Amino acid sequence: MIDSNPFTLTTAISYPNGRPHIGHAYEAIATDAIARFQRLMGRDVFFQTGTDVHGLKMAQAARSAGVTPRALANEMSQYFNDMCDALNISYDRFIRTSEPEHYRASQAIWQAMDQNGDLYLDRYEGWYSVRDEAFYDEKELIEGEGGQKLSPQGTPVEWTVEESWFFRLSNYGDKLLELYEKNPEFIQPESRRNEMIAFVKGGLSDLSVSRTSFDWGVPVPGSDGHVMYVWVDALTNYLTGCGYPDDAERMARYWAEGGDITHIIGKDIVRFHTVYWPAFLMSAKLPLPRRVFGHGFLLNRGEKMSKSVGNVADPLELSGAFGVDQLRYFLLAEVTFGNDGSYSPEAIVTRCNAELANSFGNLAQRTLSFIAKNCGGKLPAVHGHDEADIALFSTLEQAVGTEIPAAFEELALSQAIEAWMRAVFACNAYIDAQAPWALRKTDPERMETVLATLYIAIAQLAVAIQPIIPASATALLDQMGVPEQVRSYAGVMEHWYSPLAEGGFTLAPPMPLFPRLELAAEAG
RNA sequence: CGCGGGAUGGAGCAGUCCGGUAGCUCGUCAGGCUCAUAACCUGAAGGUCGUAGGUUCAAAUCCUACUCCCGCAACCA
Repeated sequence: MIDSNPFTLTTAISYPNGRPHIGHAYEAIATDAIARFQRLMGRDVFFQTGTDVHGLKMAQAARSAGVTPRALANEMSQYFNDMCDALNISYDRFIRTSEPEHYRASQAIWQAMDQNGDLYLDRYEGWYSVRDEAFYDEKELIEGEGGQKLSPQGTPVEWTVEESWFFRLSNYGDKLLELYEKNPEFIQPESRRNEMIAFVKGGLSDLSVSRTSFDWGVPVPGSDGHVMYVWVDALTNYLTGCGYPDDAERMARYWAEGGDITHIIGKDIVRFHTVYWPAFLMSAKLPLPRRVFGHGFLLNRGEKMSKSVGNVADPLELSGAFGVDQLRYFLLAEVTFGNDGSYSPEAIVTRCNAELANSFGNLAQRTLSFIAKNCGGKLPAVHGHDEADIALFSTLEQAVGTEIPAAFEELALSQAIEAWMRAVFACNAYIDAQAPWALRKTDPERMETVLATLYIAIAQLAVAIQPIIPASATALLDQMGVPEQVRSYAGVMEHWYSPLAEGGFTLAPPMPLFPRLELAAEAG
């Protein structure tokens, strides 16, 4: 009964040492659109997001706040969970790496890597920066005032000797290059792929994968005092959600060899996901994801966001001011997925007004209100289509049947929206050319056919854009009485209109879908 | 020689891998329409695609050199 074509999709899990910002929202929204699209294609989607709560910084923050790390992690994670809910993110699971199940999965993959002979105990010594949580080579250090040694980032460092487990990453260089070679889509977009190939070709050192300097993390099995280096446990969250290691049935569905697994991440952590992660998985003899997509960053008016500059946008503030679907639409339409992009209140207002309110919203409004007024809300009958109708249907078929799904499939989200907009324009051109308001007096039957044609086209447009603006699209389809089972890319291209019209559906006078936005006097 | 990204009509971008009439949105101007959220439609103006060379019948697109801009402390996708 359920489609046996699983699709596993994840965002990166967020490190909740601050409130979520627009960048977190962007990743969640983009991934959500992909998840919704795949569901509409009939796929059995498992979509996971969550928080990565371990590590020194969380432990330190908890200490200074006088609470336990676990309590702080829960509190901070909730902000991220709330953000997802507020933005209509259709995650199937919101995971926190503090969950017992996740400890079990992390320890299991550790043991699997150990059994494969890839873990060994050694000493890690070097210049360590607590702030950066990183070791540096002597030659990387810079000299601060008074000859003090500083990290390349200008943070204090101290000579530290620490016992640590190491992962034999150095054994995986060739295997990784082979992986990239055989699976060009494994790292996307291509610019990231080239970077990673260059990085791996430069030679891989073994990776320190445990810490003894703090205890807020997953304990290393059989090695008292060691907790896993945060990336080992963080990356494993994807497996935890797929049932590793105990739920074989779930694993066979969502994390299988040759499975369709996609990680959506920020460009800053591509290395962890395309070098370390597949190496861990190979070592543990587990299947690999199909593709890892590193999206770009959002810039505030072209400037990097930073707390000190104070230009970090709160996603809930933006969605509150402009609307959840408006924010979703703007971000995905404005920014070519994979590139950096800018946002500003002006840009949100301009784009949403032009495309959602004026072009699409008004198209629906003028058509539906015309039917409500002139047909008494009864859906007009079709009296044979003429060439113009056929041409419009063909345009819709091209967009909804081909271009939009193809673009979504390859994660070209802004291209999907562009294709959608072209179809919207075609509908507005059609209604102007056909002028049903003139036909009303001269040829009522033709008017009915024109309105019916538009009704069908608008429903198709609404279905197609569901992944981007789910609430608005659903509201419109509800208003139009389009049956649930028709609301998929395939379904909406079928013949559902006549049955609906003949079934006596009555259209209520419509309300505008997207209010025109104004640049609020920006009270704050 | 630190690394990476970018430079395309007034603004923001796509196109650059796989050379072949320069495309989209916003803005501007001129028409049209009046069903509709002062929305919609049509048309126009506006670019020698950062600079200089090179390859080619042909380059925004390939090669070389150069110029300028942005990011690379933290927060952080």
